[in-house]
Amino acid sequence: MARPRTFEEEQAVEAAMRAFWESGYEATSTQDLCSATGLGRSSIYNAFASKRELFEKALRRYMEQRDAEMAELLESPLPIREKVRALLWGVVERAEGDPPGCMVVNALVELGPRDPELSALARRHQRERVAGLRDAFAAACAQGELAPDRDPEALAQFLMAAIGGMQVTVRGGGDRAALEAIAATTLRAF
Amino acid sequence: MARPRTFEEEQAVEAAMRAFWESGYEATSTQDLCSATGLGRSSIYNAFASKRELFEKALRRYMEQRDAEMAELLESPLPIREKVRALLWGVVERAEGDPPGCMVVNALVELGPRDPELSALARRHQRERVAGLRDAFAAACAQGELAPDRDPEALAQFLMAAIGGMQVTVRGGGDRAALEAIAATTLRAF
DNA sequence: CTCATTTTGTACTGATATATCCAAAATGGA
DNA sequence: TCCATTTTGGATATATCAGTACAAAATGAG
Repeated sequence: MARPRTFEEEQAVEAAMRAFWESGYEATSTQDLCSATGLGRSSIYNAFASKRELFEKALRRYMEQRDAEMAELLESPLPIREKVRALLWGVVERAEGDPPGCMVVNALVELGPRDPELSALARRHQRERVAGLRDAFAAACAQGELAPDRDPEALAQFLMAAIGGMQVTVRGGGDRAALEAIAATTLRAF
Repeated sequence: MARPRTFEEEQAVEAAMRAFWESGYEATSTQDLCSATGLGRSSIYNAFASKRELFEKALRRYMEQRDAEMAELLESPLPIREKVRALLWGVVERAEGDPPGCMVVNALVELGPRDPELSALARRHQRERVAGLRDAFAAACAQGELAPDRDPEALAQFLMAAIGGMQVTVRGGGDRAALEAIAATTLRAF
């Protein structure tokens, strides 16, 4: 029928995701994307409409991966405090090979004031994470794992902010001791 | 002796600071800097060696302003908890006219992995802020305003992370209610 | 007034940005 | 085998990037 593709779109998006995650939107050139994916310009522009659309696909992929991780954790039978601990320690002990920081945080910071569409996408993701945490905290309150006077929504927003702050520290090359201290102090709130 | 300048360097750095604060390093073009400062390219390049050096001066100016604000607050006779509250509420009720977020957080996120010198500058500033807070918390422990078993350094790092996370939320256009919830929950740790 | 010196505006340079054009290559179906 | 169709590589288009060259303008000293 037609000439077949020599690459998997998923792999290309994964490679682009890591490039954008590492360097941000502006500082990642289309040439960088060619190098990262191993594809030629034509193949990239044939598969994706533009750099911006590829970034959006990459960001969505990143968010899906993080969502899957968090869903698995929250569905586990661990006590709520252990779930919170696991989230915080996931930032302290980041997977090696991963770029520093969080791509959603990076996108919010870089594109917040100048790309309403992409920043709305990132913001929506953050809100969904807050909602997931809120439900977990509400359940924990009901089961007596958390004091019933705690506000689950506020706790969820607080935890997301603390994790975001830790991701900024990671991005800036902060040392592990500082991250551990932040994680431990945050955990005290639960 | 020679033709005099028609502008104040301080004002130019202030204007450049706000442009970089709003849009970041990469996304602020030299043309943007001309528009923001009201100067021509020659004047800018005559007064500053390069875009990067101007950014550094702008970042230093930003940090000095924030340092002055925090020093004034920490030197005040307020109870420690009120000092913490003021810091948190300064993020919730940001000065109108200011770009969203914190320029130091923005710089750490954008330049962390790819400009070691500038990110070291920003990181050093964060550490100095942590040190100032740590001393204030240590004094508060000694005076009985905080339980003596609290670790002042950890509390300081925790507060900086929480504020950093709030700045990310602000940058992404987060709503005020969320910020208030984060601030209130963070304050509970003190 | 004249000169040395610095600032300023305009035009420009070379590099690089994103994106496209177009023809050759590669496939399955007729 | 030949054709319709899609992918691919290389060249190219167009705009913008940071930074510079240069001469006119503006000053105080002599």
